[in-house]
Amino acid sequence: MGRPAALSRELIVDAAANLVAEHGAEAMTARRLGEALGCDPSALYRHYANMDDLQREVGDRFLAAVHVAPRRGESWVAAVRRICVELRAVQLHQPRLAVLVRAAPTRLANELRITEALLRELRRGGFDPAQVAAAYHSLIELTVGAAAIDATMAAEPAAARRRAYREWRAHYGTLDPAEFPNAVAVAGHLYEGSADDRFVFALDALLLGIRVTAQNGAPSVP
Amino acid sequence: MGRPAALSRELIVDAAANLVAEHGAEAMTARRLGEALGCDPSALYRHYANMDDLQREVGDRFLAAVHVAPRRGESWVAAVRRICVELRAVQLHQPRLAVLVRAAPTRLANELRITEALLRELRRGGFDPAQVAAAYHSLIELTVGAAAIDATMAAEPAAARRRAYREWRAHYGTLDPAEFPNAVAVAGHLYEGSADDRFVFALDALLLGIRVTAQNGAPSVP
DNA sequence: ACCTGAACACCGTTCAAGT
DNA sequence: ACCTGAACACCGTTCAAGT
Repeated sequence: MGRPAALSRELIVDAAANLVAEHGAEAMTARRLGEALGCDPSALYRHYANMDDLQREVGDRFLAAVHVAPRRGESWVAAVRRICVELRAVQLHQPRLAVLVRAAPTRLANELRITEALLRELRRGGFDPAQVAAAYHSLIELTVGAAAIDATMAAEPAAARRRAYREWRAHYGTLDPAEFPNAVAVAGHLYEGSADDRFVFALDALLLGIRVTAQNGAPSVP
Repeated sequence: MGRPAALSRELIVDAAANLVAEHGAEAMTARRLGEALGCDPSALYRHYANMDDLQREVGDRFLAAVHVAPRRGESWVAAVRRICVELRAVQLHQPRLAVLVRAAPTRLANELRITEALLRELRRGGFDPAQVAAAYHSLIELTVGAAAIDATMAAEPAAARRRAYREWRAHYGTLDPAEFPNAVAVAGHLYEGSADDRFVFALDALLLGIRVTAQNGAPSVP
């Protein structure tokens, strides 16, 4: 009691998650973590092979915020949609950690929980196993991928974001109409609304496409 | 002649692109670039505000490999599909640079060229301007986002990739069926085929969903 | 005007030495 | 068995000083 407890993976991941929550993911360095834990930075390597290893565990801990329990009366489409939107929200909050969750499935507790829930809802949709897997991969690619793109801007205050979108729109509008007639023509609609709106549009279109594909087979591209 | 030319943005971006092509994007550091150019690393800051600035230009240079010219008899859907597949291929080749292209539109030469071409094809598809913009954003989110997810594995040799996919599949299959019944049920189909196959499935589903949405309006989620 | 050199404030990781 | 301390091999960036 009062004496520093022996180091453990749990103590380390706790301290790391705190550091990330308070100072952002870029604060999660071996040196700062050693300071927070009152130990030498090199002591961490006795519990984790490297910082990436630790970052994966911290990343999975943040995924605990995604709720996957089925809701009464909720269609499978609505459930998939809701889970993807929540997953996106978590990734936008912790952009640097998200990088690691992306490279390969970590197969840690929360990631497995989310995977299982998405597969559960897709199976409820009546797809056969191969279709379920294909749909699952599509949804993850769009959801996690779009979060990767949007994370930088999401870290800015809302006013700065709107200003940036307005600037970009304006810029496309001032391009040479001889070289960029189509960009000039639709400039006023680029980066319209919020990044969340644009994601939900894409998600709904993808879900619709998945449903139609499952019913009619893959469309032939003329 | 023979004497070192004065430094310029062009000389720097040339040397940087060479460094990336030969030693990967992680080799593009101020110190290594200074060595390649025969100047002090700090001299770069007279031509670029910071390394991110330079990386954006190098990134755009790699996008030159994406062909956007319209092909005779090619439908707009086929053209969009082809451009997205080519864009993905470039991003998979230079994963580290892709990070920067993602944060915000660079609006550099090649990015503008690709944007213009995608908007051109979508307009050819008969969408109204707001639909064109929404479809464009969806396609970019999926294409660039999925490339972000897949880039790490794409850097591995094909045999290692297939081994990893097999391992992951096997792992999902050995989960506790009481806790993960759906993961166990579809395990054999997860990470089936190549990442490119999975991307094309998602891309086709998204394109289909976009077409149906434009015809029928957004689907209501029950 | 343009570049150099030194310095600042950091990184991840290894490994012999200590307790 | 577990941790420390020092070291290695790096980063991006700034700024006074040189030519």
